[in-house]
Amino acid sequence: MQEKYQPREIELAAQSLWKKTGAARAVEDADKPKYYCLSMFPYPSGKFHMGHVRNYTIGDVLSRFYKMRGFNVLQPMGWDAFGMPAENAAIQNKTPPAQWTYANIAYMKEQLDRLGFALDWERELATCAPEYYRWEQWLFTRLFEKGLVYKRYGTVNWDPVDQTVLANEQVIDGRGWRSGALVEKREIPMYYMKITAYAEELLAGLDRLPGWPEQVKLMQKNWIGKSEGVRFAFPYELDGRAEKLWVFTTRADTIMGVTFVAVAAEHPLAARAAKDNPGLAAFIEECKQGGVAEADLATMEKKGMPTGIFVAHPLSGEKIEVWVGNYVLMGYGDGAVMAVPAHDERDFAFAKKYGLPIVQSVGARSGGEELAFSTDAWQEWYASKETYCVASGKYTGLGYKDAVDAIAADLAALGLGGKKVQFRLRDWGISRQRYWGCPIPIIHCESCGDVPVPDEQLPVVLPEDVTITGAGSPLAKLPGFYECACPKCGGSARRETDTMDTFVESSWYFLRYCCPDNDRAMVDERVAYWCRGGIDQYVGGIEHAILHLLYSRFWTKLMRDAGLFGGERLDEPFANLLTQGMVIAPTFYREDAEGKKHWINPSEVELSCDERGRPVAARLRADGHAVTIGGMEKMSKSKNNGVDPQALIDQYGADTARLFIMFASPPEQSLEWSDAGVEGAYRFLRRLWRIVFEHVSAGLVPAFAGGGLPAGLKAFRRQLHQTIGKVADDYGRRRQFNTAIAAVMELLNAYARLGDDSAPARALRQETLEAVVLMLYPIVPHVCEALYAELRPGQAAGGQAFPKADADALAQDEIELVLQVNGKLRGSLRVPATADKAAIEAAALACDAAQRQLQGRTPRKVIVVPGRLVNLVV
RNA sequence: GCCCGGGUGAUGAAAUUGGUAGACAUAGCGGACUUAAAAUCCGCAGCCUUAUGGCGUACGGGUUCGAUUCCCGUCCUGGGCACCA
Repeated sequence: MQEKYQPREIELAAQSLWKKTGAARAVEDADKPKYYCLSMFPYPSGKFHMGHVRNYTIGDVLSRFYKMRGFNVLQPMGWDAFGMPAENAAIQNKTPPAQWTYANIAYMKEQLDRLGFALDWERELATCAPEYYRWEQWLFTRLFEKGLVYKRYGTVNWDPVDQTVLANEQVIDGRGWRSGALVEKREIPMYYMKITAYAEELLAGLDRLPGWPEQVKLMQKNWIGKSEGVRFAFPYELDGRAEKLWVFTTRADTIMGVTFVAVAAEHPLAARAAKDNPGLAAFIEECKQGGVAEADLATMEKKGMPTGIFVAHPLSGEKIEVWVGNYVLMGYGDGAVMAVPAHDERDFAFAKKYGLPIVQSVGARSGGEELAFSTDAWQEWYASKETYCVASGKYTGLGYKDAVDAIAADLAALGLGGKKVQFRLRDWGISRQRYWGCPIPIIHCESCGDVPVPDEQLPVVLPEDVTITGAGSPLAKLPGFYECACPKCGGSARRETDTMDTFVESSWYFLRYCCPDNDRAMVDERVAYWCRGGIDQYVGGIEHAILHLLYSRFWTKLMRDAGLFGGERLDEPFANLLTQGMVIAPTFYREDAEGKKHWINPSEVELSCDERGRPVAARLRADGHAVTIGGMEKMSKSKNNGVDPQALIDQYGADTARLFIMFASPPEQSLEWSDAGVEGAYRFLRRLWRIVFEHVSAGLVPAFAGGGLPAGLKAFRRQLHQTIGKVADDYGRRRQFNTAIAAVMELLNAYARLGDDSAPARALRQETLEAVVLMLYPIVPHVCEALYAELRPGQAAGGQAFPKADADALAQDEIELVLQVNGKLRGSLRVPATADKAAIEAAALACDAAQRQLQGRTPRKVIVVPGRLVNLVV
């Protein structure tokens, strides 16, 4: 055996061994329980960062652990290959997006292999390959025919200078990131997927996902946002016609307090009113300024303008003025809201600002007390719904529920509405006016309308040799792409040039891993094998808690309802979900003359910190001049704050990188990146190597297999088996790898103190080292593969069963309890392990520490927690 | 603005169901080995105080025999907000 730990050598050797034996290949086997371990596939941005290393190491640890537990493990990997960065790179480097993407994939695949992940590369897929996206085009056409895909107008960010649609990320402080022009909202036709048709099931399904974090389920629940309320109309007359203005409210009990109605700037009523009101038209125009991101809309100043149109209160008949409000969202409900300044904070502020009427309170809380607006107590009371109506005509005196029932019934009788369940969830707009995405398989024909591309013409292949300029949609400039014949009438037609949202590709890739080679169907019976009961473990960043995970749940249901899973009932794709905390790092930037930010990687920056270690100034190493510190954020390409693991791997090896990132913190916690401590991880592996080397050099012996031991060795062996139990529990149940590593470190510290060379001690050392190497194998597989081959020549670590704790070794005669007086630590006592509560209490009262503390007093109460402590209350 | 998290020594963290706060590491200090350095090994280490003891898990309050853990409020901080992925 080599005396020195040589990570590079042993890692390459282990990797080529695994490659040769096909250790990571997954083959369907009905006789074995399966374990499908899925990690979120990366966008091939060019390089990995520490967040990826963390994500994929967690997945690899679980995959290897379950394999040792006897499961048939599938751990696949692929590439979320469509997306905006490829187009940006194309503009910058004058390289076609496809070429850039494939080059990145090739490099990143090598990086993954260098980290030693047990991935089944035979199942690799890239979403930009026609063999992949043809199937989502195929399903799209089915959904279109079923009405689950439909076309309507939607709002986008429009850059008037570049004449192009911008993503929210490309709008910075209301301006286009490239042109610097003020961004406007623009209505364009888009295709939508009817996710709202599944809102109820997506919500109810959350309760059947015990393997998901509560936090994620709660976020999805709030996102879907089911609310029960009343949808009703304000009747009015316009241009000689009777019309209705519809609104939705969860507070119909306050309907008698309505003093105005607010509509969105895009509302038809606003447009009608603006026709003969230039001031209003200008205001609506002003509302078009700025982007569509909700965070911006929700934080901007609330503004409004009257339309001059009046509607009738549906119950009182009172005249109510309609206002246009910039805070009313056209995409939610009917794009109009009733306003009750007496009871809604936002309505109150709006009414104050514009001098609108505010009626007296129409509600009071149980007990009769009416409260002033805008106090904390008032807000709490309003939210509680434990209220009854006052000054509300015939509804006065009714509680919240009775009032809503009565009002809804009266509205229904008038034909002006009734109860309605409303969801916050909106249909999913999937059209993108971009090039590097999956073409939407629709043909527009003047006589036949929108015609789905027939199966035999699929896939609609995205041309790969194009020039990207950043202005307009490249496909719309390629007649060779869009000129086509109508599949129905054969007349000349125009192919859709929008592509799909890249979330579509990532909504079903995990199913395609089961059968990536099938060129006749989207999925096949292998899905039933690998996905039965759901994918056993999904690992990925918490930032995907809502969108990706909700869309994937939705698509799985769409595929189920298209009958694609045969007899298999697959309602939910992911049985167990581990949401990894973000690895965050500081961001640095410089602004150019036009105010555009240029992000600088942390590795190029020299930091000066205050005495608390917080950064106070930063300089660019290249020129020594200051850069601006932009705060901590998740590692990303757009903020250029990713830390490339390559330097770490080159210097210390993959095992050290894996050990370090797993030891740094529990997986669900977010982690501020720092490489302080990498040295310690490397030191531990060197120490492990040396300990095994010393043992092996003294000669191998059979592992201890039971029998009598002297007290010291017996205590050590108990620690060994406690550690085995703990590590298995940390991997399998708690998914907390840092404490598993700490427990093994403690065990090795105790091992080093053994100082006993008797025959039983040597057998115990053999038993310990074999167990330690197998316990660490999932985290640091290369070094453990090498060490195990020394401890058990001819055996491969990965093929072994995970060690089992020996119950006999765990048995204890005596245990130590803590003695507390009034909840404060005052001493300890030893009692037989079998002692009952009464015996423990007697022993506690009799012990020296208790006698000293009590000084003759009798405790008022004695609390005994078996196995833990005794608390004397005096 | 709205939804969901987090805050414990100089640092990363541990405390698994309300039961010994700071395990295991990093950085630091001291010692051993060495001509020396590196490597390695051993020891010290929350704060205050004097042995006793007191204080201490962002801050303020509450529940409990007992709170890092549960409840209320405040501050700071991370993620998401539908076209970053």
